[in-house]
Amino acid sequence: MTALQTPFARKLGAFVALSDDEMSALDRLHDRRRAFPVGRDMVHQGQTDSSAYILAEGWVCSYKLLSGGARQIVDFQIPGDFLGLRSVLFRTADHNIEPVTRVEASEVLVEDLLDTFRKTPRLATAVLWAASRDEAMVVEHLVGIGRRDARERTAHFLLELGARLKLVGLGSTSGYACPLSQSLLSDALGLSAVHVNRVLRELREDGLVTFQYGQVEIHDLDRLVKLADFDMAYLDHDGPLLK
Amino acid sequence: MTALQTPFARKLGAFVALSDDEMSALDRLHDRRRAFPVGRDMVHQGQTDSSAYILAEGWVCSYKLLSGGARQIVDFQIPGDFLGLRSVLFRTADHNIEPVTRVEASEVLVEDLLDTFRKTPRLATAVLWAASRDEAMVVEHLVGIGRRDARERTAHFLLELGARLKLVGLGSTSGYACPLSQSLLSDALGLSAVHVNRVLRELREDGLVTFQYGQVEIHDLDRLVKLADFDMAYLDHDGPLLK
DNA sequence: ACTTTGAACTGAGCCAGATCAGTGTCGCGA
DNA sequence: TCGCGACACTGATCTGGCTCAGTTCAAAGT
Repeated sequence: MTALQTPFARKLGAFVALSDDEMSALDRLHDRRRAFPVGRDMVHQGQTDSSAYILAEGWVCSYKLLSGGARQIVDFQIPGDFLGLRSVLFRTADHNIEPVTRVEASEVLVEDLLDTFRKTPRLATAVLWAASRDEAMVVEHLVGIGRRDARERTAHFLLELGARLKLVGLGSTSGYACPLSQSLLSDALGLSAVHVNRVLRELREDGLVTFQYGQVEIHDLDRLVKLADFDMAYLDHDGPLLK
Repeated sequence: MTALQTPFARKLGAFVALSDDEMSALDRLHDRRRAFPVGRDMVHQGQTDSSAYILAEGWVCSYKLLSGGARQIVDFQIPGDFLGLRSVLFRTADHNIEPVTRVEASEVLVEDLLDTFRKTPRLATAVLWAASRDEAMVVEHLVGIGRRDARERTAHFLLELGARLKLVGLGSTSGYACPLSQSLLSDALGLSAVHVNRVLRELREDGLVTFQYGQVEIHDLDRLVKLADFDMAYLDHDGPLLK
């Protein structure tokens, strides 16, 4: 498979127009592909020798555990996303990464990554851009948890996920396949599983979205967008900034 | 002032050992210094021609506004921090930046920034690192809002701020000067101003911290760290990763 | 065919934190 | 010196979302 075809390369290409050299440097990062079963952490908090990964297949979540046992999912990653960048830049991981489904990912070693940055510096800028995009999502998530109520927050989450999946060709405006359980959802939204269940039922009864049987169906996009105060500007981009 | 002395250069130097060339490239970014009065936004949501800034003096906050009028402060920035990186990489700002005190900052134009990355690529990696550190803080903040109660969250916030200020020489283990009002605090913590006031009183009465008259005094660091479940690993680093 | 398991779902009661409606105090400009 | 706006602070009341204690349902195991 050439870099052009990987979702990761496509993503970076949206920011930096990639040369052949850069493409093949990206390709080389995909050398050591590995598979991970559901539930066993790929990276865990405090681990010092962790690698980064480029996600090819499946979903993972990054989360933090508090001493009291509560957990907060920070983000879900879908194919094309880069995982564990912070863990490698800091040498020690500050969060856990757990596969939500069976996962296929290319392992990227610190040295290889820094080496790639040295030889093809524009890729460093591109990765910086991708990291900023991830940060924008975390920020949006933060705002949601801080200031949106459970309905708005849930609606926003489902819309954001849909938009992201659509960008990598895994969903449409009317719905998408979603392997998340309600309790996973609750850990992401900062709610109890019980309350997530009620909110999902309300949204369904109001004819807005259905989240059932591993499938999300958006029935009334406009009202949902309005309810969630959703603005996908932070996911969008209009052509490479670096020619 | 040479790059060696700016807090920003010191911060980047902690990750990438900087050469003279890189130092002077950093220096050049400090050319256009500007001052900003309290309260008038330096950058606002949706703005398309915004610059980035390196903060030299004073405090700012980055926040988002929701349609309902609620606001969520995502982070405060202190001297040495880089502001508005996302706004320039995305061409359009997804958040507001407002001075909390009078501010002095160096304006960094997109072209100059990308140019600097091109000529001194290791600086791109260093900025990527700094951005990751900021993201780590946002993540910690997200976890706090999602899963910590008001007391823990407040305690954690005050400790994190203290640790950051200490790193740039503006505070000690026993306290620091803090120009934030309780209502600013409430917008950051996702609480009401009324409740922040009560929580601060409780923490004071329990002999943990005092937040009063623009001054934070830490009376019992150990108990505070325990209450907040605070682990400053995500702010720390032990020497340059890139020699 | 039966049990086990796990996720989805429900109702009742409770509490952390919001909202409302104030009072007190300082600093500042007219 | 008066008046006004910011900010800190308080008590009373309300409520969103949590916890507890279940039930239902479907899939997998024996």
